[in-house]
Amino acid sequence: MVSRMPKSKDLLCDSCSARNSRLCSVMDKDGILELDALADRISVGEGEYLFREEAPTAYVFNIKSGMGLLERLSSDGRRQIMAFLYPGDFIGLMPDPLSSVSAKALGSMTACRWSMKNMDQLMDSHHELEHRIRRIGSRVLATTMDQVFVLGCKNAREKLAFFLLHMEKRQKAATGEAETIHLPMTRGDIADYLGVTVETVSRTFSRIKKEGLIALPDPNEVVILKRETLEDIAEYYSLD
Amino acid sequence: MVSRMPKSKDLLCDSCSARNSRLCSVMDKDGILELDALADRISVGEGEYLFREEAPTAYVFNIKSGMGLLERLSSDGRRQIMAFLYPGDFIGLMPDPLSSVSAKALGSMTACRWSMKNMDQLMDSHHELEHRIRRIGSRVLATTMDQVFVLGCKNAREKLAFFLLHMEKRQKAATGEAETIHLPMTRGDIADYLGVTVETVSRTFSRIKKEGLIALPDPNEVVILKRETLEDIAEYYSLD
DNA sequence: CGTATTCTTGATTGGCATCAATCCAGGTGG
DNA sequence: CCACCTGGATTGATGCCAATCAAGAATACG
Repeated sequence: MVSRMPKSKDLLCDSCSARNSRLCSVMDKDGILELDALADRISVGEGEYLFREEAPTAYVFNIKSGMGLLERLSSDGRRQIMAFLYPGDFIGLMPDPLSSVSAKALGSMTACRWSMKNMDQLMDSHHELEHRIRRIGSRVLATTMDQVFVLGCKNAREKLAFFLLHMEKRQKAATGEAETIHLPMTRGDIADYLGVTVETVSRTFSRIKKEGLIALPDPNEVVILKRETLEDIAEYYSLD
Repeated sequence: MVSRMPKSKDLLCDSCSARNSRLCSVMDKDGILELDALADRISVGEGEYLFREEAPTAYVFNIKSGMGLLERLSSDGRRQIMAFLYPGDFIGLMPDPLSSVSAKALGSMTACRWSMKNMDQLMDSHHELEHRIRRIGSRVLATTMDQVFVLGCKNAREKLAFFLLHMEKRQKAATGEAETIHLPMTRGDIADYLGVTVETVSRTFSRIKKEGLIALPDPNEVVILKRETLEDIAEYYSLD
């Protein structure tokens, strides 16, 4: 399930594609040396978990490659997906001793892992690290409030429009690609993210495709054709 | 609208009922002296705003007394309430230059206000302050994720059950009172918090009252009669 | 090539929204 | 003091969007 990759004398960080992630980019040469030394490199396969709901919150993670999701399950099987994870995302800092979500890989995924203890010490000696983590938290909160707004106020069509624009922005920020939106998750995942059913997601994709707002070369790839309209529907204003 | 109260040589903090709030309790004598000196005391009346959506995020606030709410409006008049505010709540730290929510008073409300600039400097010289603010943010995020879960997964009855238990816990933490839950907001506010309509809130109150789960001496006061059942419905587990 | 899984589409149902009327408390002015 | 007004809360009647139930189409996989 979880495997550690061997460490070498060289800094693994130097060749890491997440070296410029929100977390790591703040650290200078010396800082990155310490971060690098304390990090475990974790690798999980499709459907496997980085950590699980109810498990002790002993670690924090920075996603190196691949994608994943954060989910919460209810006792009767309902599921809410809190976020989809992109390379560079920093996760795991929670206020309670037990995790309220699981982190699951959508395909093969790698991450750096630090114990809370080590991370606390690092933050003590590198205040710019705590500052950065605070700002990451701020950003995550803002995104989560967007999600609250979408779940509380919007209908299925508006939800999906918002979802597509949101994912496009995230993908662009993480990988630079903006042409077609790649959706490695299932319709069921999208449904559980937006608080609707699989059927509604599928129907709504069909509908906005028929309306000419998107092209759907295959179920997991979306090209936005009428951005303006989509933005109006979603009430989505990217602040570039 | 917004008025400043006169400053005296004495520390206003000493007599402040929020002196033990998450933000202030971390500061020692020296620290509280600086916090005190830099704070503007703000007072707003019922229905007035501490700050508004789209306005520059120039300040942070700590609620001293009274209650309020954080709301986001959509262009066509829909509204989502993000949180209800209790004394001791710290708000305003946002990642974007413009606020994504408004903070509105439910009755007369007072707060301490600091400019972001001052707060940034304070955090620089008092690292325990930034640490504390990071932890507050963590806690707020966890609460917001609970809200996502509720909005995405739960029906009207479950939502209201969750709401009541949540408010009871918040009230107890802020004021100590646990007997009856005081709800200074309208049914419409509750509706916009839970993503349902006024009528549904009203009907659901009536329903769970008829079921004997709560007593409703008047519309703004709730006494929980069958906590177990309510917790089961809400899938709410307080982690005392 | 068969089996499983996901996606899609259709038919029906149901929970909540919508529309509307009434109730009730508090405030105002004659 | 009382008639009137107002805003919030409640309750009833009806309609609609999305959930549910069901089945077929497409795709992946052993």
